[in-house]
Amino acid sequence: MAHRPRGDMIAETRSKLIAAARKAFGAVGYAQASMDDFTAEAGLTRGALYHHFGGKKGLLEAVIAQLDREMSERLNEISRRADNPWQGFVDECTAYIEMALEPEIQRIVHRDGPAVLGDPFQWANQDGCIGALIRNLTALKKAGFVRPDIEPDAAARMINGASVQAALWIANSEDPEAVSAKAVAAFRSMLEGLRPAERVQ
Amino acid sequence: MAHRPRGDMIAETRSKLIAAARKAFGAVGYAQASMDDFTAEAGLTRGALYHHFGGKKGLLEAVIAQLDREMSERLNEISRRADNPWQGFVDECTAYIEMALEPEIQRIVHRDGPAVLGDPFQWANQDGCIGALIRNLTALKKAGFVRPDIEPDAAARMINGASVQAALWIANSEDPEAVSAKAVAAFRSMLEGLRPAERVQ
DNA sequence: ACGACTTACATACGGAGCGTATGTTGAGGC
DNA sequence: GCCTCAACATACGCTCCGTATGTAAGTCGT
Repeated sequence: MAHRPRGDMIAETRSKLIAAARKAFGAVGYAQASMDDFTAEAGLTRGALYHHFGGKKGLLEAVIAQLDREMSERLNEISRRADNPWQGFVDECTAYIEMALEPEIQRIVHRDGPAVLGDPFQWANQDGCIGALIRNLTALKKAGFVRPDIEPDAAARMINGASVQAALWIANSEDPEAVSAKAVAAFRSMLEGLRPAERVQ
Repeated sequence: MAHRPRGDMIAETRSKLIAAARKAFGAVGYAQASMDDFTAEAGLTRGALYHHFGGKKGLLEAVIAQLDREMSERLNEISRRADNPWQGFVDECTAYIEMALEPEIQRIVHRDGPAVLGDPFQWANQDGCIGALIRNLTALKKAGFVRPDIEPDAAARMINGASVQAALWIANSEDPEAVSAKAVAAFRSMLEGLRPAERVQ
């Protein structure tokens, strides 16, 4: 094995640990994931983990940050495609629900994350999903697509909570297709509550 | 110590364990609560816990069931006081948010509960808070206070998710009073999305 | 009323997982 | 070419959990 520059080796070690933890956390959950096991799977030991991330919680934060970045990119791509700002926002929220159906995201970001780290709005990267959500709502409000008495950060919280619940529901149902339709319909109805009453389209 | 009937002794043991666990779970969280510690605090050992509840998760279920019953009673009392059905519903939802500010409820019911047991709509007692929420929405829909295309169970999910997020936000803010006002306002706006468009009052 | 059976716990034991303290090896500055 | 420090690995002790086993008290049939 050729010896490459040191920075590269470190980055590789970190990413290997994050990848192994992400897999384990997503598969069996944070509490059930053994540090000895998934570090060994990455060809390392717990020593490396404690050195780079300070502990299990620190690694969880890193895993969530990675997932959050990936989600943000995907959501940006979706809203970029829309022609109408409001429609783009609705599309983005719908996609957010759909992403929360993926086991890794649901379990790590929406279930174990809040349980272990607390309120997502406190620890989530502000240029991640939640920050983008707030910025979108701010822009929509300025453009008149959202009622002027709505606070973007408050609305972002409601939307986040409702989205996660919708995803949980779909994921645990026996008929995901049918439930998904019902959930998204209800979700869109709630979003309508944010719009000005007189707006037509 | 007078020997009382066996059933009474058992009920007392169970309630002592539930009370001790509730205190510990609420104070330090489910994962950090040591079974040895809080059973000892109840004057018992882990043997009793395993006998009656099958394990730590079983005891958590029992604690949540107790909290859920208490919450349901308080909510029923509130909606009973309202004169307008829709207003009663809004009051109930607002009270639900306020209750979620209490550390025991927030931590045990809304944070550790879902993380350990999964989707609340799967395990929560159907004559508890969630069941009552669905029944209320069904009645409101039948009475025309809610748009006919809204599914009560779907709406209940959205409301539950948004409420928990609102409470999380308030609880973690530096200025709970101000944030509470913003959160409740946003929450009510979202509820408005459930109402028929032409309804005036 | 008295023995057999069962229930309601306590005790004992083994194992897994975690955090820290302590090595060890290799890279990079001077 | 040595010295230092970063990047890990190893070793140890502790806490916690689940189960297997023990025991005393209650309950029931006769």
